[in-house]
Amino acid sequence: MNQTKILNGQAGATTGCVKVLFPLPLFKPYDYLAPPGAQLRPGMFVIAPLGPREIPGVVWPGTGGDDAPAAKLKAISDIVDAPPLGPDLVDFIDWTAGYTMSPVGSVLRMVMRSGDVLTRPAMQTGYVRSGAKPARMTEQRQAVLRAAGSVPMTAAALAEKAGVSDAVARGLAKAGALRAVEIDPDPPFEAPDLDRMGLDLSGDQRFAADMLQEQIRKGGHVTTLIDGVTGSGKTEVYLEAAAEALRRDPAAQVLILIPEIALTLPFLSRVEARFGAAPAPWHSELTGAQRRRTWRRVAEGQARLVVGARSALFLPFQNLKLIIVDEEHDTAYKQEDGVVYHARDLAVARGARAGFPVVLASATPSLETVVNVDEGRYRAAGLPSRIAGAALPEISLIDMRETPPERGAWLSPPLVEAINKRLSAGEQSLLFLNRRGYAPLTLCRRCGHKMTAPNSDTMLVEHRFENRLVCHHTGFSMPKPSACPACHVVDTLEPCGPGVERVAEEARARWPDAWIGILSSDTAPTPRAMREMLDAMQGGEIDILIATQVAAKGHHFPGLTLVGVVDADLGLSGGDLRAAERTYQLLAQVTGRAGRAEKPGRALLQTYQPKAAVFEALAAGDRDAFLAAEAESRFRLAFPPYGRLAAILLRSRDETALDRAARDLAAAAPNGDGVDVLGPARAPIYRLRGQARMRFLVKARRDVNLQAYLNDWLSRVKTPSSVRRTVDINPYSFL
DNA sequence: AGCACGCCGACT
DNA sequence: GTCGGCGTGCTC
Repeated sequence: MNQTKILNGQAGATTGCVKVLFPLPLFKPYDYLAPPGAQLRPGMFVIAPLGPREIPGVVWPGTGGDDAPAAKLKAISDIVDAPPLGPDLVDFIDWTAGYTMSPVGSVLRMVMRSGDVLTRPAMQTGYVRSGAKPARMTEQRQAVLRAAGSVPMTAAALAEKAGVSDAVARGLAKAGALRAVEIDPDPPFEAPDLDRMGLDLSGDQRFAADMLQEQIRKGGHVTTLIDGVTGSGKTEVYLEAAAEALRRDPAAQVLILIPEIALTLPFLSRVEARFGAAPAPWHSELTGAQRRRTWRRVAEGQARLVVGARSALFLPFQNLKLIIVDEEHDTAYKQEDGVVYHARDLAVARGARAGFPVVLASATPSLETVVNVDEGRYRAAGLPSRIAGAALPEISLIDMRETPPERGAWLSPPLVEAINKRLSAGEQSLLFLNRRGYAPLTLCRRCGHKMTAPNSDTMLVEHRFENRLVCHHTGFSMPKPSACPACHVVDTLEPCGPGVERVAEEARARWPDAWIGILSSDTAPTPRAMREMLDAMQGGEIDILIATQVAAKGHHFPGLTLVGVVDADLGLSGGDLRAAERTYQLLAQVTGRAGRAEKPGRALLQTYQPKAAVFEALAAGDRDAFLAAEAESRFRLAFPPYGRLAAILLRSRDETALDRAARDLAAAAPNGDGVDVLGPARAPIYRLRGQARMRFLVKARRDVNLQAYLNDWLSRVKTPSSVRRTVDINPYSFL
């Protein structure tokens, strides 16, 4: 696989021919002539002419020259001096392209995305103490000399540390007291201290950690689920696994995937506490320089421990030996545009192909993973008890048909009563509603007009803070108009239904003396704003926090003893096969915020369908019963994980062309054994950003090669380029 | 992804 | 009569 044909000096051949893959939406690499004498091996970065341009690409495995006319071959222009991609990454890129049915060049683009990473950045000037004393000494100069040491620092860094201007440092350099040295603008990451003692592990934790470490010592691939309730200390367990992998092989690299950025900052500190060194971070909020640093240092093998969001899976690791997927059930792992993939599934595939272990961690594992454990493909390590003996909260249901809220209100009498009790006891409450803004729907009470985003079938959500109507799907927003745009009558637009802002309005009216906070991605758009609100909650300054799912994860609120779920039914509507599962996971997570240490917690779920299996299971605290019921219903419908599923989405501004393309595609669907093609049907959001959308769902038995079927089918029809086509293997979104 | 080629509206 | 809109197609 990683052999390149170099035909130096052989009869008839001037030089060898190699394949080069470009980070462009191309389905295959192109053939090029290798420069004479060059030892090109797969994975090496090169510059090659493509049409009128010179483009960086990667030498790809395979013998060249078989499918391009020899006369067209151009020569590679340059070899880039950068660490080549490892063979397991090259293999993973090829595999991912095939699995997701994306152009292999698009997958490479995810690896190379950090733009300028291939050009070494210019060196910076750093300063160290020379030992000499300046002729004249001032207070400022003394401060800078105190700040300087043997580790080179830039003038700006010295100035900041010493609290003076950077001119002082330059002056000292001129005077000979500081020596200028070149420093790399991408400082290396500190090596993790593996022997630094972690926290004392409980018996269960020790058992799980031993099991993982044993697997790592044995080598080879196995996927293990760490299945532990909230607060059971999963993180400490898998950090021990990471330590073992790093210890075994001094060049090993470990990747920890986490679902969202909001979580990263406190998480990075936890990792730092264990290893005495901050891990290399990777997420969308990094600046260009931070991004380049992590990418380069990972490529060099210098960054040994990486914590990142899903795209970190495509960093150019040299020697990846373990992947940990925290909160493996989290749907943030699903990438929805460009190359559509699920980072957890790809992590497992990568470990399986490269022969290293993968660890999945969750308090509410996905049904996919649980079935993989049950059927013996994954191993499991359970952590049944919460650390320090805190009990999980008692969950009860409020039947909204029996005790409805007053007109125009959203909180039912039993929930109001429960909050009253917490307020008088000086304890905190969390009201959870997974809906941003003030009201999810605005309609004209005179003509019935619904406010939607332009050229889209999506509702505009009122955000009263900004007095705007916002579309959560397209990003469109407008000031709230005073008159209905359809009938032009003034003051007829009425907000319908509650969002967190509206529940907060009700709470403020009901408890004018209480401290009430709102937390959603709108009220806390930056990680820092989020931190401030969470700190206020943790510090007990807030009596009632009204929050969306951003408050559901990983935070410890010691004074919180009541969680009220305003609309437990919210996630259950709509034709999503994972609706019940997601509802269970989200509500288990958010109710798990209540009750720590010595204070028992309580959770109340407002629902109109208290007999639904999800809610009965939540109330009974019986996760296994829920999973069994869910598994049974998925099995009956042959849905994942008991069958394969793919979605094909067609989009176009031209509805006639779209309809024709959908019909043509439907007509060309081959009869496959064990394959069912459903559709075409209008997508639930039919118009989005001016494009009409039609969808097929393809259901197949588990033993069917779904990608092969789809490739065969799609290659039979020519879809006009005015109609865009995307394939989503194992879709999570059905909009 | 770029960039060129190609076929229909408003201008020096 | 051209300049130029961006739809369509190609890049070894």
